[in-house]
Amino acid sequence: MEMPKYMTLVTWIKKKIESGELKYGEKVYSENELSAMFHISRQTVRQAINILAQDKYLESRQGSGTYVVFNTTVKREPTKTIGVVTTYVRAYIFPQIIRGIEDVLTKNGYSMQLAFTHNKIQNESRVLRSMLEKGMDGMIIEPTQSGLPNPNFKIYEEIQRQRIPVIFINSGYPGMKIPHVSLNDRAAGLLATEYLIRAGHKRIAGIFKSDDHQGHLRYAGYLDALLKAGYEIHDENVFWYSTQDVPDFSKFEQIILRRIEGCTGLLCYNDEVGMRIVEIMKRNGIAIPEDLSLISIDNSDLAALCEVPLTSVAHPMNVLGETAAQNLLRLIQDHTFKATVDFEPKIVERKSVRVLE
Amino acid sequence: MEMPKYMTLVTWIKKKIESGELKYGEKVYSENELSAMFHISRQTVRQAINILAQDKYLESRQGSGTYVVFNTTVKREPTKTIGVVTTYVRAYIFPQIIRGIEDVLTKNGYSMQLAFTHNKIQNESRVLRSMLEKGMDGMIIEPTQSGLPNPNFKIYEEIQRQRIPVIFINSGYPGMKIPHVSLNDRAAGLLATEYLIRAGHKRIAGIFKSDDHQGHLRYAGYLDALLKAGYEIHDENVFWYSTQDVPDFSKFEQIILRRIEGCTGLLCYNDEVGMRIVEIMKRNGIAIPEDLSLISIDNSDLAALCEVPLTSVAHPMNVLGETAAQNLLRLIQDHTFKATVDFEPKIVERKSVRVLE
DNA sequence: CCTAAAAAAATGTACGTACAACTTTGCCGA
DNA sequence: TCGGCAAAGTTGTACGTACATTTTTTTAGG
Repeated sequence: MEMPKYMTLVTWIKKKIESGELKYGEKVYSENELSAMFHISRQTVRQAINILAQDKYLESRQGSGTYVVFNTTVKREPTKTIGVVTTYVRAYIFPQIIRGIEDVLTKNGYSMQLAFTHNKIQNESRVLRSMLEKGMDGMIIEPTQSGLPNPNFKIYEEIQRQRIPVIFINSGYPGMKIPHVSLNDRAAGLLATEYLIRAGHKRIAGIFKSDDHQGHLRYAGYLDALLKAGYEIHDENVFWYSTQDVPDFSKFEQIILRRIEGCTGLLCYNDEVGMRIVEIMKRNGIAIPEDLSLISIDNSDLAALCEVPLTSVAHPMNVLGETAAQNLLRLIQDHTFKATVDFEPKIVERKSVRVLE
Repeated sequence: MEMPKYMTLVTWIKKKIESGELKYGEKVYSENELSAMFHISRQTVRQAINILAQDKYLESRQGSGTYVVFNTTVKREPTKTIGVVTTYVRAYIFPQIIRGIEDVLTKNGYSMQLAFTHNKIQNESRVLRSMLEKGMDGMIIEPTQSGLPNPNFKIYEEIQRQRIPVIFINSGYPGMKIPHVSLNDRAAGLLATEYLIRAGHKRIAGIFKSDDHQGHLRYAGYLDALLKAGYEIHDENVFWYSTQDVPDFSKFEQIILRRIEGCTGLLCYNDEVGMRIVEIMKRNGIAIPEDLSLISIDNSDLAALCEVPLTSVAHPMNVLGETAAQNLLRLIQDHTFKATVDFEPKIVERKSVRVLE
């Protein structure tokens, strides 16, 4: 038999629900009705309903009937607009990511609504609410303070309730079941640290950002590498900073110098930090890469333009943007599409790492 | 009918599996055998097996048979020993927590194997491995660096695979399905901040720990309170530190002073930080509570002994320890027991908060 | 018009049969 | 000894019936 009878009934009902013909809470035909309609026995109908109940499409109530529990969308008018929320816009790797997104969207007849949060949750709240109000066909979001519990959880719940397709870029909130398109940050941290290890470095410090999940992952990769190489982990060689520390970064100069004491290698969370470190080291007479080998992540313009060109792990940037946009458009067509992508990292070698003899 | 026939079969098989009589991968009786054994029809047997398949106890393979897929334990000899792992032992609130645990364990004929990690993941790795080797009947663990991805994930997986009952105290790793007994840290942050708000403070700064999940939750509660009161959130008034910053805390003096500029209230992650802040403020001629109202969390000895006695949110301490131990012992008896407890916070008023007119 | 009982309707449990699809086992012949 | 094949065993699909339990609707009585 090609397809079992109960299976044809399963797909028939599923389609009715997903197309919106049967809405949330509505009663579906009774078992006897379906049995008559499809000329199959009631037992077979029950088998089909059982499967749909397992998949959370239906729910039976004895004596009453069988009801749809699948939360279908209220059909909105397509706006052909995609909301794009990032932390920053004009600097660092963001212009290229956004350009990648825009290319794909315009090519497909969508327009883009761009907003940024400066990594502040109150801005994220405002921006998301406004986009919900305007009605987007889909959203590409770089999470704000993804390393901390998100107080905008309710807004995200509302977005999911309304079944607006969303893709996170660069990161994601652990716990939320939203697909992401990112650099594999853990692998990036691992790769960068292993690069230093292969260059003969034994004591390697790290500087990471604590309020972004990316920071946690890159740190995890850093640990993975140290453990894999059989090295001890020295917490005293790790420095954590947060978004609000960035304007004060120079104030941490003494602390950072203390943290890297005795280290020949240093992994920086990103190129921006890497560049700051280069400045700090210069001021303090520590030569890079002669005295300290430095590797960073993202491979932004900064890495190339830095006084000491930085060896850095490549971020896919525009490719990431394009992929996110493409996958979002597919997700709009097909809600079941698995949109998550992790880009594997690659090292771009420049002049900030010295090979130890 | 009291209990349906298929249900008696479900419980019968479940028991056989959970007791270890039927092990992972083993074939269970065929549908016809069960039908004969229990004098019920094959359809009814199938109904029971279906339920167990849904619950991931069994898996049927057509033409072959039905197999156990529930990962059962190899029965170990009870050691009557409970492993207790905390970050610190002799200081702060830890002696009281541990005393609470010990009281309950000894009263029930268990001995305690105590170890501490200093909040370093490599110590946690060593300690957990050693305990796994020795064989514990159960474990009470305060997670190490719970605010960061845990590189000891594999060890925790192994513990769960061996079905050793575990309860986390004070926190937990988000994502792991392990029960915890904790202060409701989010509520604690909320309560403390609301206390300052009720005292008339409008601009409230916060100092939190970034590598502990507790820090994230207390911060989330702090945000909850500000949002609830309709206040703006000012990231520049939040300071994050990590475990390795503690010895250097005085180095952050200038940065912290900058962060609390313009604030009349300050929420401190714990009493230890609170006390440090009191010292710093004294050195800089800022009077507490006249110029700055300070509230902290944990209500340890430090809060009472501090130069300026600190208003603080009470941590259950020995009650928490007792509860964790009691629930662990119940969990050893009954693997399905829901052991998670969140203690609701209470304010202990002292002299560090001033009511604004 | 309201209430309470009765009837109807819906799902839940349980039995039975038959055959299909697939896997394992064991036998037989090369 | 091994491959192939048939037989036996096991789960999957499908039908039918009967009655239980629960909810909803209808009806009858006041």
